[in-house]
Amino acid sequence: MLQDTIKALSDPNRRKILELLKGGPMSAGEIGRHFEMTGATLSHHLSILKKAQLVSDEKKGTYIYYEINTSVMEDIMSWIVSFLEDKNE
Amino acid sequence: MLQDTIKALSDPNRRKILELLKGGPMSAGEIGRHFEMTGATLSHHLSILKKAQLVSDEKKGTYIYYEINTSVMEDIMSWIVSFLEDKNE
DNA sequence: ATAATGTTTAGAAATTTATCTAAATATTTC
DNA sequence: GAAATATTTAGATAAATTTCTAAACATTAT
Repeated sequence: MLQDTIKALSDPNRRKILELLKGGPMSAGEIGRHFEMTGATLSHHLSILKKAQLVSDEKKGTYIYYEINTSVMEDIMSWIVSFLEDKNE
Repeated sequence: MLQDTIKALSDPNRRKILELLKGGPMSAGEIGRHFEMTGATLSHHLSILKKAQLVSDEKKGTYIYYEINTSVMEDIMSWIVSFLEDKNE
């Protein structure tokens, strides 16, 4: 849902997570090293990103790797484009 | 600032306001007729949209007309495009 | 100048969100 | 299977946001 996506993107820490993941998949722990917050808080942010389908996760042994999923961003793009196009139609 | 823009867009009522304004400028009162919320609450939302430069306002006599300003949305576009492009570079 | 209408501001209450600590779960290694 | 490591869940607190009522401000018309 668009609401979930935009809500997920509205937090600076979550956007920073996505920026990190642009470089490729990372485990929760690796991501955590770039932040001050506790693992529990990070996990919470990751779950929001996951619910918004902005990231996917894959378990590999002890680690869980997170990967960015840009396809959902295209929905926001479309929504924004509709403003740039439709205005005053 | 990107943060202001995304934050402003993260509320469904504010997005609905922008959808309304796509059709052309409207006064605060006209906008309010499309919502349940009080005028005070609407005014609050409008001020957030204004701070984010997503709308501009123009006083005409007793009324204040609000107009959508799509140029800021292009900043979000660029931000999103940077994900679609840079990934795994 | 007073009344009527449109909008905003101030301050408080209600809701949501971010964050923490502590405990729980899962996997690997010894 | 116990210890060590990685991550999540539960429950609590703190901070931010949405919303309201009441009052204030501004403009027009009487």
